[in-house]
Amino acid sequence: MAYTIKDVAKRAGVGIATVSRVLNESPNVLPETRARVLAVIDELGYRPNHAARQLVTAKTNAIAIILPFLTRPFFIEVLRGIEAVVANSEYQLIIFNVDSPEQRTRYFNTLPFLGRTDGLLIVSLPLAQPEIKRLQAANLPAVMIDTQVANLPSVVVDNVGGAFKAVEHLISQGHQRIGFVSGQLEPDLGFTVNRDRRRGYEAALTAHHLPLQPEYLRPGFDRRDWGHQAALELLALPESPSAIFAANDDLAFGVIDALRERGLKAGEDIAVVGYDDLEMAQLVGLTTIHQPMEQMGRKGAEVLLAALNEGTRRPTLYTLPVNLIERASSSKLSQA
Amino acid sequence: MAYTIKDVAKRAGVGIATVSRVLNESPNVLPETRARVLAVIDELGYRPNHAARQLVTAKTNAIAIILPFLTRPFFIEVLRGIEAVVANSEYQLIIFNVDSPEQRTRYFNTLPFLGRTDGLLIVSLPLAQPEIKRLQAANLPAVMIDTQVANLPSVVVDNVGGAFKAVEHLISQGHQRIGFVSGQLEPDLGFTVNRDRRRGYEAALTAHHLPLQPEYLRPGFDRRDWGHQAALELLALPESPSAIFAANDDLAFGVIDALRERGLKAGEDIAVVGYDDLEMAQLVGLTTIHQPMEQMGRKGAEVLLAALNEGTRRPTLYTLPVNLIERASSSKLSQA
DNA sequence: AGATGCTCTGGAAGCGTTTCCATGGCTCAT
DNA sequence: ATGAGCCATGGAAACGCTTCCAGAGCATCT
Repeated sequence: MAYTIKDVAKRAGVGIATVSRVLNESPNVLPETRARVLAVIDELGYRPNHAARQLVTAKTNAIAIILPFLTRPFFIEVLRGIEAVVANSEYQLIIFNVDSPEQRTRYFNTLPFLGRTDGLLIVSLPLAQPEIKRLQAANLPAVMIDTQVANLPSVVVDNVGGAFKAVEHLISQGHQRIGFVSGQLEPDLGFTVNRDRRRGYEAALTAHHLPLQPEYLRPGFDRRDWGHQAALELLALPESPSAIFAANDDLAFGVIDALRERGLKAGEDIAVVGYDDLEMAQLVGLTTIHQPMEQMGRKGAEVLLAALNEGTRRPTLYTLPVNLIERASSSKLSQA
Repeated sequence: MAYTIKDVAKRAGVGIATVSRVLNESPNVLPETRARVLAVIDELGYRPNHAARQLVTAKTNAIAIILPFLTRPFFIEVLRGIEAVVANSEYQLIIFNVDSPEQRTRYFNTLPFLGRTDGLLIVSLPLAQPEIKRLQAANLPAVMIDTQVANLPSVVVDNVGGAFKAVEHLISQGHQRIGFVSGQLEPDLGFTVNRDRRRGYEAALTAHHLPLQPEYLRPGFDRRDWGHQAALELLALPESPSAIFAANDDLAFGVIDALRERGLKAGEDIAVVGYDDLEMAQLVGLTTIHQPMEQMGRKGAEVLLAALNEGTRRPTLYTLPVNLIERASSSKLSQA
């Protein structure tokens, strides 16, 4: 059996309350008493029992991260950012994976983390209002990462600004006719990426006094083959665009495929810019928008820790900037 | 304040011991009593307090996973496998990241997870004997994944067998002169992959009565540029190999680069087989050995859970099979 | 000198469970 | 009928800690 606070107290010739005070860095302990107690603690290799501490303080010293585990590197990067921050705190990190929508519903109905964590970090999962209510009723601070939810602090990425940068880059390369390929603008799950990125696209055109051409807009599906299809449609237009901005890299890959089919090369005949900066983007030489994934994790964790320590729990929205990675697919055209 | 077992007892008109018995599915409770208690639990939305339970049972119901967080998808896949198994148990998963060797040392010296977990899952980190001793002294069951450690159950992948498969595949394609490019055979950290894979390479040659040519062996470094360099050396031999087996995909990419430089194409002029099945391997069309990463996680978690539940703690070695993914880089040669 | 207030300390209560032990009612064999 | 044995149940102890409360020692002020 491991040593308890009583063993330490007896051996140090003090009361258990004093040992506890030393452990909790209470100021009212005589320096020599403190030293003696610390010496005994060290000598015995005593470690306070966690459960007992939790029981009386009603603090778990743990925070949970709930995320969908898609194959995407995105989540690992976010997770890494979170871990880096949490590792330097007194908290430990409990991980919950939510893969299916049913699982998600079950999780937020039963709240299995209740009483096991002091706070929640929810990644990429949009929450419905009743679910938020339940969290707040349980008095469980939560921070959203990569989704925005009213009433809760959220860390998101500037999708509008990113798209703006992408399109502005194309304009600076001399392009005037720029197509936009994206997924659904109003998808079931309430994700707003496609809409936001289109907003950025439009803002950039407007800022540079270029017309918005409805026939250049190709909302469809979040799948590579739609990128392919949409690109073919754009190419078939009487006045086809000289550049294409795809709302994500996967769509962009579809676009590049389609170009190749038509004997065109991205970056030489038509400029292409994507969004996400997947690993493959570098291989293919795709100009794209890189998201600060790790930083999102860090920021989210920091906000949660602040809320836990200082009790600050204002539902602030943190929007992180993104940056353009310039590669071959958007090099300057000879005949822009 | 949340309800306690006393509230439930009072409201159900029973003693707290009976409520506890219902909670813990003790057989000695009258069905109608049980039903009454359950009804009250449901009505109040009562949840047992974790800390109190832990305190008296001395069980944390948590297991920790300790892993280096390299950028490799490998760890995510392993993590996913672990999570899948643990999610279906009563345990929760605590995650500890160990990036640097110093961090590693610190972790295994201070054992910060002590008293916070019932068991440990250690991924890819070779442990020194004193560290193992300390774990066992703390009576903390541990399972190693992707490293083998004496005295502890270990889940590893069959590196010898995988290399055997890779080389046998090349032989079946008609190759007789097969080069082997690898990293250090005796690296500082004690990893044995390179040595094991070379063993498989030799075994396959011997099994098919092919000679072991010392000049075909190119141990060096675990870096892509070494693959490049080694391939050039092999090509410069008077009787250069018609196929190259690289001990990992990254080395194989270096090999392919070198071939291209010499105007040769992998799969047409020289066959190349890698090991790992990185995402890029598919893109490049590299024949390679795929490791069951998620399954390693699953198996490791299962072994640990079994040890926790049944007390079985024999230091068994579990070796998972690997399989060959055939792609263009090893298609049959016209003039083998 | 006595009252006052501060600092340091120890005892004990209490956190919410599980589990040991005792009790009372029953059944069953004698 | 009566004692033995079993089953369902409740009370109380115990888990190891934090913290309230009270007390002892001492300096300071009136």
